Amino acid sequence: MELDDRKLKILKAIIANYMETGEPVGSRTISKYTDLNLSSATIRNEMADLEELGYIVQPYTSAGRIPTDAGYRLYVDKLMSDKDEEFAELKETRNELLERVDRLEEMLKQVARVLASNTQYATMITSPHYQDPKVKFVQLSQVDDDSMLAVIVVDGNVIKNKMINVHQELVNDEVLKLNILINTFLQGAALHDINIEMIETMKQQAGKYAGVLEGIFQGVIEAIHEAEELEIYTSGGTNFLKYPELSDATKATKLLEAFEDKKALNDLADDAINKADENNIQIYIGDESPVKSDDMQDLSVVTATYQLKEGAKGTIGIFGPKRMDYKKVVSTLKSLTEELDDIFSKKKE
Amino acid sequence: MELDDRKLKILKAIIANYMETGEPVGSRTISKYTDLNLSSATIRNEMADLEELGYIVQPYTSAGRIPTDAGYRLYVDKLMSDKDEEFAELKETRNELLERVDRLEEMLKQVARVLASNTQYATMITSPHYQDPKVKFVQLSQVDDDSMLAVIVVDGNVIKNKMINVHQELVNDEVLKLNILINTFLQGAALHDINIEMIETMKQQAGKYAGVLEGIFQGVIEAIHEAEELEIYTSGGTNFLKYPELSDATKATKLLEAFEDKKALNDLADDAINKADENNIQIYIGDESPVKSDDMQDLSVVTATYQLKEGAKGTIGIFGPKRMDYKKVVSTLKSLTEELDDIFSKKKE
DNA sequence: ATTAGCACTCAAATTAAATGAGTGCTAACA
DNA sequence: TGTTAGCACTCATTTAATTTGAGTGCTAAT
Repeated sequence: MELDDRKLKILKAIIANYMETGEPVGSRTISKYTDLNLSSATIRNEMADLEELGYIVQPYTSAGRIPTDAGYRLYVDKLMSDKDEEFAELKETRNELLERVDRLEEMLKQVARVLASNTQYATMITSPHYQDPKVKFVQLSQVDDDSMLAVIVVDGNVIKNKMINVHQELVNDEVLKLNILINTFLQGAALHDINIEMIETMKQQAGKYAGVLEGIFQGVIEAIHEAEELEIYTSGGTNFLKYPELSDATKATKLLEAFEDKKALNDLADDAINKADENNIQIYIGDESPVKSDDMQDLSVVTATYQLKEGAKGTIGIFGPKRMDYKKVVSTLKSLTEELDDIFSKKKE
Repeated sequence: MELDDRKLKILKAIIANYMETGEPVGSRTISKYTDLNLSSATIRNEMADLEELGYIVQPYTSAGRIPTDAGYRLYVDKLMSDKDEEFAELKETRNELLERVDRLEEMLKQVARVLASNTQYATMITSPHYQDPKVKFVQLSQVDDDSMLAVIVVDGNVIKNKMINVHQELVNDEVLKLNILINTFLQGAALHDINIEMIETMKQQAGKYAGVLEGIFQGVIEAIHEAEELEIYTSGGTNFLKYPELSDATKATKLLEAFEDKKALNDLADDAINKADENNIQIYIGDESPVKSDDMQDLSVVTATYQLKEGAKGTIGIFGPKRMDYKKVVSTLKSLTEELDDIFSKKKE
């Protein structure tokens, strides 16, 4: 059997309608919904074909049809003309975004929030992460009598502050010397460069201040890990409850808990970065998700990858019911990542 | 009518039972539940009295009884002998807590998480906040050709990193001078000390580097605000869904959304700090909450105030159904705040 | 190839009946 | 006088029966 143009049109209409209502859609509805004036009977015949082809199913005998995962997939791959407007909305997003973006963390949280409230789906965003980041420099200073502050700056301007308790007071001159020592060794160092040998050499040269170095190493290692690891921010989990097919108590609880499971989200983000297409967009429908849990069964996830100038990448994800408005989500994500790329490159100039 | 000892015992039994089951409790149940061997008929008589006194109600004619807010209040104030064990659990908590507490933020998040998973209620914790914090010192350093890093340390060791774009490169010596200038003026300054006059004087003395100062002022002001404002971390919102009386779709959505409303939580934290009793514990039952929203109607909130050595205070809150296990919650909170006070004072030594 | 018509199906909504936990009251008892 | 057994009554909840209506597949006519 052929999947001709008319069948495609009908399938598209079914999916579109189901997205709106969340209810199985019947032949009568479609016969009115489309522009190809056909009677419900004809539609019924076509629907029977589409069902045979595996794009739609009846949840029970003599109910309307709902799309299968394959149906959604076809929709996403072929039917979703992304040549649509939706750009007014984007401008809005942009302004909301730029309002007060001083810290990366705040900004990412805000992105997640804005995105969730715009789309009415659950959203996540990861911080950008770097491969094998290097120490840019370390700055040691005396805070008060018994504590020093080590500021460690790592690739991508990840900054780690580390308070260190010292039991002897250092005079200015000594702090200066220590600073020079530290930077001589550590500037440009990656994690694998920091070995016992290096540590020993430094300790020797630091003499009686060797103790201070301990704290610094600790801080450096933590800073590098932080730059490598990715923070994950989520927002709008409650939106799950807005979709009847997800909102019965047990299902909702599981979804919300899964959505708080940073580990799983992390896996998803990793997978998304690897698989993303040339548009940096990746769509998982139900089972397709790399997170193999029953909870994901009922969800679709659309991810986008954004990029800092220096090559560090992060992931944005939108979690919704399978009948989510893919077109809108994809276009929103596309413009958002463009925004972000823009902002990040501006920041550096 | 008198609220004699027997009535109290019965009331206590009713509340305890209702806490377990969440179902209205009848006379028969109580006649078995208590040690004062009475028949259900007698209990019924007593219950009628308790109802007249306003401590319990029937949700509908000829159902069992459930406690009123007044009933819970009495329970909390009088009946809740806190001379109970529950200390094994605490030790556990402690260990989980200490596992990896490098950054305050991480630690607070962890506290919220552990607490939520231990109690099965929703939890929040605020960062400690300071009154009128002062700048401890500022450290300026060159990161690369066109950016500088200002590290601003404020009372309570709140550290703010501020990247500043500079369009002229500074040599080491100049950075040093600038550092001295900045610290001369800003060390020990509170927000109200930073006025136009001061800024102007500094700018004059900085000469062609006046531009750099802009960024520093901005950073200083932000840092002070951050030290003053309180971050709020929440966890376990999904626990609401575990209690049937809270878990119908609309109610749950509202609760979860309210629980994400940082503004409201902030108000609550403020109120809690002011009202807390000598034990630093404060209990809000339903309407008593300072957050006047319908959603709070069905909740009770127990808060505890913890304290950093230097006088900065933070709030921990536990949100649950009115039938929450007050005894357990209060004792958990008490030991937790002790833990925290302990940890914080250790940190400083 | 399309469509009107009709008998048929079945989830969901509605109504009805059965169940049972719990009550208040009365009268008997220690 | 306080306590209790017994009984009629209430009403949310459960279960069963029914009605409703959207939607289907098939057939025969256009």
